[in-house]
This record gives sequence, structure tokens and C-alpha cells, in this order.
Amino acid sequence: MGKTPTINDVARLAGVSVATASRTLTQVRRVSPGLQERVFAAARELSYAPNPHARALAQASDATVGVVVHDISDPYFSEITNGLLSAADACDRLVVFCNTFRHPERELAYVRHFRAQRVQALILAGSGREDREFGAAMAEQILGFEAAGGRAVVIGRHYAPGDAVLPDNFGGARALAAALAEMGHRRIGVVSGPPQLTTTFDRLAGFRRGLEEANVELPAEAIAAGDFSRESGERAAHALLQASPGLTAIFAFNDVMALGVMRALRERRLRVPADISIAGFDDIPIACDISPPLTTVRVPMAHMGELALRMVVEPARGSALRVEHLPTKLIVRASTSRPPR
Amino acid sequence: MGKTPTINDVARLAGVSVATASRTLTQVRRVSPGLQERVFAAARELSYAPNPHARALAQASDATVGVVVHDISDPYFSEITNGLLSAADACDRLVVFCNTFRHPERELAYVRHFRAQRVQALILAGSGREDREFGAAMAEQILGFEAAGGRAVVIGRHYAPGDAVLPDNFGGARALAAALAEMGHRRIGVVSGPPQLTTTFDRLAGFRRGLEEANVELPAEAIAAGDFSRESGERAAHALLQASPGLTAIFAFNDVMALGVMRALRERRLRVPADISIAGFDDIPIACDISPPLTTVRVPMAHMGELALRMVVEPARGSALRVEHLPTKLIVRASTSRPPR
DNA sequence: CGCGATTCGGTAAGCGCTTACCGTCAGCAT
DNA sequence: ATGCTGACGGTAAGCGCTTACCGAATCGCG
Repeated sequence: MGKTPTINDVARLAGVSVATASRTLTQVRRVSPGLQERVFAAARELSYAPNPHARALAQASDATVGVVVHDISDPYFSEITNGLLSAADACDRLVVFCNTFRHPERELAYVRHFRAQRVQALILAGSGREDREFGAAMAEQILGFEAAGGRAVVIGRHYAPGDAVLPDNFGGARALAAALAEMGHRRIGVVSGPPQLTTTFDRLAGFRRGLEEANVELPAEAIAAGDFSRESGERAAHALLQASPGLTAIFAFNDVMALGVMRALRERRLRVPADISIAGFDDIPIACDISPPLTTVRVPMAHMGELALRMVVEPARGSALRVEHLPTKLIVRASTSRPPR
Repeated sequence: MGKTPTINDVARLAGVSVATASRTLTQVRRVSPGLQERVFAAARELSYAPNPHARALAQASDATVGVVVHDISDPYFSEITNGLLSAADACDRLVVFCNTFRHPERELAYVRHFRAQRVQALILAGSGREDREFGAAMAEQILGFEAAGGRAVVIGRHYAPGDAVLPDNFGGARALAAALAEMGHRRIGVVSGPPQLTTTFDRLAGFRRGLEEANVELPAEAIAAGDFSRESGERAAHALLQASPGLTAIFAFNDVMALGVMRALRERRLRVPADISIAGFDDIPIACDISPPLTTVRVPMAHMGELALRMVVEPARGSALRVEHLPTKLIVRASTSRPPR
């Protein structure tokens, strides 16, 4: 009848015990070639698929990888996700995603959920937060998770323990500052990200450093915070130009906001880059497709995803935390040029 | 010690049997208020989290929703996914994603995987295929899944049984054809999608119909197939202009390819829309942010995702297949205008 | 050729939960 | 009062798999 076959059926058909069937199927111990063959044949004949829950229950852990993402529809995260998924496919792992919609509580809730599910690995793919309380709560979760044998990797700088994949936000922003200064810009506006994110913090610090090194000032009113969404970029640009009409360049902390900034500039009939230059961060795929193509800092997003997945899957070697620093790269395109006059 | 608490611990602490504990926690049968209270208190005190695998094993089904997507980094799918996830969050469901990278075999493999996992619900979020063999194989999987009590929803027209969420690809393309003809275009190029996808089929059919109704021809050499990627759009546009230099408009079957087309036109020093008009399909978020803003057909992607999730989660009423037809809407922006002269 | 060492199958005990089934007892009609 | 019903707790049997443990068979060596 229609029942899905169990390992018992396989064992019976192969004429062996369930132990032998299980062992051949999981390769956990040598089984003589003859029996092995019979078991495989039986499994194939029944088109047997092991019940992952039973397996997870029996061995008290689940091979899937849990991923917590801020916002999957943000190209930054889609790219990371893409890398993650292709690496997962390569090593035959299943990945479960959760979207926090940028709510810290949800982030914690999802991590707790994954712990309950006994996933083997956990990837935090959002930025970390400059928030003591949150950091402590998350650290507790992660430590508990790892204490129970789980493996955790964070993407971006977190105050959570665990292996990490870190893009060089600081260096990228610094290089961009240097480049803008070099072009002759002296009055630069910044559309930053949510202040509590470490990503925002690092990009700002890097940009500041770069400007200092070039002796360019960055007054407080030339900084407006966005939330990494297009709309926020648009709003911030208007605010910025209101407060400091003489800006010759605007740096948005991600490309998505840079798109919003561009739109704001169009509304104000400012030409890019003739009247004002604009730069973003990330180098999302469409950055080179818009007109003018966007100057930005390339973050190897897909690669970060792949790396994170591989780190989480390969066995821990020793107990040393692994931290992979990934370089970012300044990509100068047509949206920036020397300032007018 | 560090063991995670089980329902036994909760029962013991509350001074009841595991059956009572389980029943209070799952609300499956009335339990007297007094005991109920004690169980909840015990669970809270131990910060008990049920083991989802044990639960899935015991009741032979798993509350998570499996989603099969073609390419999560394609904005079309990220938007659907976003809708899916927010609906899932609202009803407290976990969602597992798989990316097929557009390989039909993987699509089948993932569906099989989800069946093995006994997920309660399955969403096929990619386009269907005009492929008899594939359709049959998929239909078999879906039927088997549903026979075992699972619920399946497809997004887009599939040859698979199951509830469906269907955007009006035909109508949208037809409306666009009418609009272009109305503007005066007579020589229109098409960058279509992968020929085996039902989405491609329907958009082409709709566009054809619209042109016929306006007495505009669509010769075979004015159609080039892409694969929904930016690069393919760029290549196809070059091919098209090579073959038919006199085109006054190009319709790309999705916005991502339209971006590629735009780039190709820029390379050829053609102005949009002064020299040539261009239109896309989907209305992905950046469609209105590029310059010129893209004329396109809006597909309610996020809404489709939400709807699919809700359909899959709410109990089946009767055995009638539910099919939700969703309208699409022509959005005319600056990338189209009347043809030159 | 005997004996310990090794290999490899099988038996059975769980993993943590749900739920069929049974027993108890209060409440009610007769 | 008695018997019946219904409500509600508990007992225990799984769900499908892994794996510790045991014992039989095989091997190599002195």
C-alpha cells in the first residue's frame, strides 16, 4: 500500500538486520561489500528516503543549516544567500532561512528556534549591533548553541562569539574617502546606515579616517542616517542638500540607498556627476547597469556566503576561532568625477 | 546540568504525567485549568522548547513549509520570497528554501526531499515548464505528496496539480503590446525568456495577441530568447539590433533583462526613449529608480508570495482546487515614447 | 593447530514526543 | 441508591532511526 518505506522494509528486502541497513546507508562503519550491495539495491528498489526527523532525533542533531538574514529582498542579502545556497548544494546540505525584517528580538527568537531544532550549524548573515544588551543575549544563545556541539558563523562584525567572515568595511570606506578627496571633493555628504549596526559604525569610521588623512572635514550636519532602504536614501539626500546646499559629493553606505539618492538628485535637477558625485557601497549587480554606473566599494557578497557555509560545515579544527578577513575593492565608475568648477 | 529539558522534566516538575503535559502544550484536548496552569508554569521555569523532530516523528508530519525557488537572487523571486516570509512570520511558520538554479532535475530532487521530510506544505515558486516529461514527473510527486496529506501550491502556471496563484501574464503582455502600438510602434523586438517556461509562453502569447489586435507584425527574427538574466538581455539586444536595425522598441520579458537591453543600447549610443523605446515586465523595485524609469507590467510579487503561503497554511476547504488569478498592471514610465520621426 | 585479536552482523535500547486506550470519578437520571 | 455517561488523567505503545553492546566468525601468529 501507499506507506512510505522505512529502513525496516529495506532491511527485510535485503535480508539483513536494520543495523546493517543503517550502517551501509550512513557509512558509519565498514560493511562487507556483498551486503552493502544488497542493501543499496533494496533501497533503490523501494526508492527509500530516510526520514530526517527520525535521524535527527536518534542522533540528537540535524544536518540542516539555519540562516538568519535581515532582509532577503535586499540585494546585498540575496547575493550572500545565493553564495550560501550554492555552497550548500555542493555539499548537499539543506538551508533554512529566517528573515528578521531587521528586528533584533526576532533575530534572537529565530536563533532560539534553531537551537530547539538542534540544527548543526547556524549562520548569522546580518550585520552585528552596537548594543550591549543585545550582544549579551545573543552571545548567551550562541555559546549555549556551541556548548551543545553546534557550529556558528557570523557574517560581519558581531559581539557574538563564533567564527566570522568579515568584509573590510573600514578599508573600503577609507579608500573611497581617499578617492573622493583626490578628485578634489571637500564638501561631502554621507547617508549612513542604522546607527546601531556595526557595519554602519565601521564604514563611518573608515570614511572618517580617509577624510582625515586627506584633511577634509566631515561636519555633523553632513551626515544623515538611512536604514539601507531606497526610500531612506532618497529622504536622507533631500535632508542633506537642505542642510548643506554646497555638497559636491554624497556617499551612501549601501548601493540601494545610493539609488534613492540618485532619484532625489534627479528630482532636484542635479546632474550626476556634473553637478554632484555619488558613491555607494557593496557593488550589487545592478550598480553597473544604472546610468550613470555607480562608483562603489565591492563587497564579495556571494563569496562571503559560500565561505560562511563552508566554515560551518567543515569540522572544527581545534577550538580556535576562525576569522576570515575579506578585502573590499574600490570600483570607480561614472557616477563620480571631480567637483564642478 | 546542561541537558535541554524534555517534556518529561516539565511533567515531573508540574507533578503530572507526560500525557497531560503534552496535551496542555499542544492544546489537543481539554485539560483542567489547574493542571494546565501548573504545566505552563513548569515549562516557563525550565524554558522548555519542544523538540520539533520528535514531534514531527510522532505525528508523522512537520509544520514547516518547503519552498522551491528558481533563483533567489533574482529580484522577482526575492520579492515573492519576501511576501512568503512575512506571511509565514505572521502565522508562525518556518520556511525552508531551496534554489534550483533553474535546473529541472534539482527541482524534482528538492520536492522529493521535502516529501521525505514530511513537510506539511510545499510551494513551487518558479515558473512551470512546457515539458511533458517533467510535468508528469512533477505531477506524480505532487500527487503523492497530497495523497499523504500534504498541501501544495504553485505560483505560476504549472502542469502540476495543486492550488495555484496565477499572475495574468497574458493580459499584461497584451496590454503592453496595445500601448506600444498605440504610441505608434510598428517594428518591435522581443527579448523572450527560456522557451520551456510557461511564463515565457504566456507572455509571448499575450504580446502576440495584443499586436495582432493592433495589426502589428511580429516577424520571427524580431524575437530573441534570453534566460531572464541581465547578461542574456544584453546579448539578445545586440543580436536583435543586428538582425533588425530598424526596431523602434524592445520588450524584454522581465525587468532584469531590460536592464541588460538598456546597457546594450547605451553601448550602441542609442538614446532611450528618443531613439528606441524599451519595456520590461514584473516591476521590480529598481525599475522606477533607473534612468529613464522603466515602462513595465507590474506583477504583484510580494502579494503572490503572501497569498501562496496563506493558501497552503489554511485548511483545505473541500477538495476543490483553488486558483487565485491575480491581475497585472501596465505601468508606463519614461523609457517608452512614440517612435522617432 | 590453538588462541587472542580483529572484523562485522544482529539485538535491543533509546531519542522526545503524541495519542489510542483504559481507568477513575463526578454528575445525572431513574 | 444504582447504573450510566462523559470528562479527564495516566499508561504505554509506537513514530523511524542510530548505536552501544554482544557474540560469532575469520584471521594471523607462534
